[in-house]
Amino acid sequence: MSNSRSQPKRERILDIAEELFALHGYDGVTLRQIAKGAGVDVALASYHFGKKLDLFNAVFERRAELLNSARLDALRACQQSAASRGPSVEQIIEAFLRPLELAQETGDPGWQHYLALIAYINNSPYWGPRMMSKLFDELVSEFIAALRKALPDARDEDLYWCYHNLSGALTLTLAQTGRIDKLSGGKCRSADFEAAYNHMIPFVAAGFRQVCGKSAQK
Amino acid sequence: MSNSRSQPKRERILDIAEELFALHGYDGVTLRQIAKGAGVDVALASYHFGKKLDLFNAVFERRAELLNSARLDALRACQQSAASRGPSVEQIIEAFLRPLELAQETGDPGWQHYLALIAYINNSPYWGPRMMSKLFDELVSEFIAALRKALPDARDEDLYWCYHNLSGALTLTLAQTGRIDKLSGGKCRSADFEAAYNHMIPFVAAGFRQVCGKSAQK
DNA sequence: CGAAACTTTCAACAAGCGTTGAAATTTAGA
DNA sequence: TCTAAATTTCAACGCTTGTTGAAAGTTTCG
Repeated sequence: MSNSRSQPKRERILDIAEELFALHGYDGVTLRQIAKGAGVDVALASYHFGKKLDLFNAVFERRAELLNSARLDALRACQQSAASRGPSVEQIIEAFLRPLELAQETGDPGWQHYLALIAYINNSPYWGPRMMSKLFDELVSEFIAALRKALPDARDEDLYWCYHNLSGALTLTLAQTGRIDKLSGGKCRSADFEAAYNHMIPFVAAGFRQVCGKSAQK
Repeated sequence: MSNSRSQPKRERILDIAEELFALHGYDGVTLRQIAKGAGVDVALASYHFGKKLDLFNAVFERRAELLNSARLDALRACQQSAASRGPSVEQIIEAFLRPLELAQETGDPGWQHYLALIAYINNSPYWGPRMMSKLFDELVSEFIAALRKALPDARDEDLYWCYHNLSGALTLTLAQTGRIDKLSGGKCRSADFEAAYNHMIPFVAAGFRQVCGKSAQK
């Protein structure tokens, strides 16, 4: 039945699991660490979610729908405002990235952990193929379709490689490794998503135009 | 003492550890899996390398020096050929990426596993800060210095963010998740490093010029 | 209140973990 | 060939893992 004060513990398990999985990966976290972090008995995770893998999937799926619709809304919005000629490359990439920043602005630190988890999964040769497709392929295909319209001379192969570059840059940003902080001597901060996207959008847009622009030889 | 026929087993442990760590991460691999894969007793890994973490470090360090000098040689070579005006952005990025491809062409499949391991470590919020700096910071600083010379109007902050984008695109490529294969319906193949770099070089070079070119406002 | 449903804890399991000391085997050098 | 050193295996340890069945506690609702 719908329970009023029973949600917190279930939710706390998801929250702490999200944070630990993002930091240490699936195998680097034990159910006992999660239980201790949530202030809960070990068996409770099994009661709510089943096997460890089921908990992992539950964490992954919890915010996926909300994130997907936020990004899709952003795409629809910029398509609307651009009328029939369609949005520019910059506008499309903006719609692809900015919602990730809005998620951060809710003040819920869980979103940051969740995005780091996505980065972990997306970069993993084991988890990537198993988990990313089901929840994100449809969204990505829509964005690529929009980019194809904005770059009518592009070959499909070039378009996908360019998206791959975008996806990589984004993934490392979401991972929040702090590496850029150290390298730059503090001039750049991994946690500053806004600065990251402010640089990523013109960077990636220029790349798309260079590779997929009006110069289709061969 | 220098042993002729004792190296194989020690080396086989490193080889299989490299492959498994790259696929499943540090915590996703047990010493018993490694031993079984190498056809060797569990205790032998401890004898040669000490703790599990020491083995992980040994795998990480084995090819680092060779890789670093190959990339540094490539940078020196393009600096030489470009005389006093210095190499172009494209030439520098080419020197940064192509040696990774040469490593693949040796025919040793271990190199591919090694590069996937680098991708795992670089993208990990836990391992990245602990392991990447020591072996790769010096190399990266040299490349950024070369880029700074090729882009004299660039602000340092912009330069580092651009490098971050390059590093991300490269990392996802090295991770070999096969995601681009599926998305593109087979038009792109993760294993085709040459194609990946052929697209990444002009893409990234255009991004650098867009963000770090002659338009430094505020 | 009282019973049913849901939540949480307790206690324990079999299996697998990294690590180690000692024995067995192989190799190297006089 | 004989001996000492290096390599490899054997056997076991103490501990932690994911999972589970039953008990205890809490909430819901007639």
